[in-house]
Amino acid sequence: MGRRKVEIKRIESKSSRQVTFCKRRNGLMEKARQLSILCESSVAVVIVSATGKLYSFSSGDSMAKILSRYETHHADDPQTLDLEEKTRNYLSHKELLEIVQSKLEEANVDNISVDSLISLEEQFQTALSVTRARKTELIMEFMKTLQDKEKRLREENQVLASQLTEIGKMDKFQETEDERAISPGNSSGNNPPETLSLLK
Amino acid sequence: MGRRKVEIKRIESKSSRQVTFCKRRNGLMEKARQLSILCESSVAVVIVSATGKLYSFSSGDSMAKILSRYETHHADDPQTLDLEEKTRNYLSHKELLEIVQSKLEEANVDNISVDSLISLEEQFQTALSVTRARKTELIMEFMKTLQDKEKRLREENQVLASQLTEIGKMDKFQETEDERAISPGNSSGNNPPETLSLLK
DNA sequence: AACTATTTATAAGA
DNA sequence: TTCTTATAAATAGTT
Repeated sequence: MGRRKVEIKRIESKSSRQVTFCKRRNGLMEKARQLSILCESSVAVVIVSATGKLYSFSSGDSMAKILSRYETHHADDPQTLDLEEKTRNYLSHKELLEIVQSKLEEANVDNISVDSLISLEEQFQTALSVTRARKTELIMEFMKTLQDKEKRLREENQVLASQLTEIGKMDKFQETEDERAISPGNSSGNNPPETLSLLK
Repeated sequence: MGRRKVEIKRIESKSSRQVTFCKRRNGLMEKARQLSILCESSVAVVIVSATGKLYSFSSGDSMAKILSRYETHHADDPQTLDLEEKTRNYLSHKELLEIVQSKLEEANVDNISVDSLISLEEQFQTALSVTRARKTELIMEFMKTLQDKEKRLREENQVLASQLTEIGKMDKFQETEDERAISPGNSSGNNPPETLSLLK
């Protein structure tokens, strides 16, 4: 809808890409507003420009409400998993995401058969299951590592504590006057150090 | 852009509101797709119909990535609030289970309509999502606890080790002949005990 | 779900 | 950027 028809593909000229971005961004948000009002629905739009600038619009309900609604429906692990971990996965799965994206675009074509959609649904279901299983596996592995570490640290602590206790007994036996100078810390005589609360 | 101009206000007729919703919803998503491609940006659209049905579209990056980007920028309290809201739902677990049970029995009746099954499916989907989110939440909480414990044990170990080192120095200074008898363990002279590998 | 008269969005030019 | 305008695209009402 302009002086001439444009193909839907990346606009090469940087300046006209910028201009078009601004115009169409406003257009999209106006359309979102109209849809929301005409059909009493809630609409959220989030746009990230090529340079990373963020634009958003919501109508009907608040942005937060709409997005939380989205995330509740699609909730896997909404926010909790390490953001870093997520990012790492995205990088290594970039190819996978591209495949999924193309599948989704395929699925948006109108005259696709129900049979292919069923097959597509099954494929996604499988992919989802595999991903979820792998996620659980990794989490359990990590927890095991943490618990092992904890065990080793406790044992190590045990050894250190008993060594200190031995020394305490010795000191008592020798009755040296300067025994208080041994440790500037909170170790007192032959009592176990107070820092060992976790060993109980 | 139709036979005549329409004011932007709620369409009264239910049926034409429904038709317009469908047409404009598709229009909006197509516009979003075009903007994304033409200007190499990322666009996310989430629409909630008056009846609560959810429609979403994303292009460029994944929906999750775009939304997480949005939430990072709006770090105020993006998801913290509705998490509490969700938690309130967890309390009535017993009731929920009873409802699920009765729903399942209901679903086994043969001549149930497709519409009710769709609704039932959505309800289960929501229940599943909420449950999964809660699971993840608890796991992450537990991991955090483990990591805190690990940190405290390390610190404790650090203190014990330094105490032993102090004693080691003392022994050397005093030059007592029975210094080897102080500790039956593997502590040797003023070197830190070998069990402290985890501290490195 | 199509059709088509109109309105609306916008590409290019100023 | 902003405005103008010719034209493409979206869609309201109709069938």
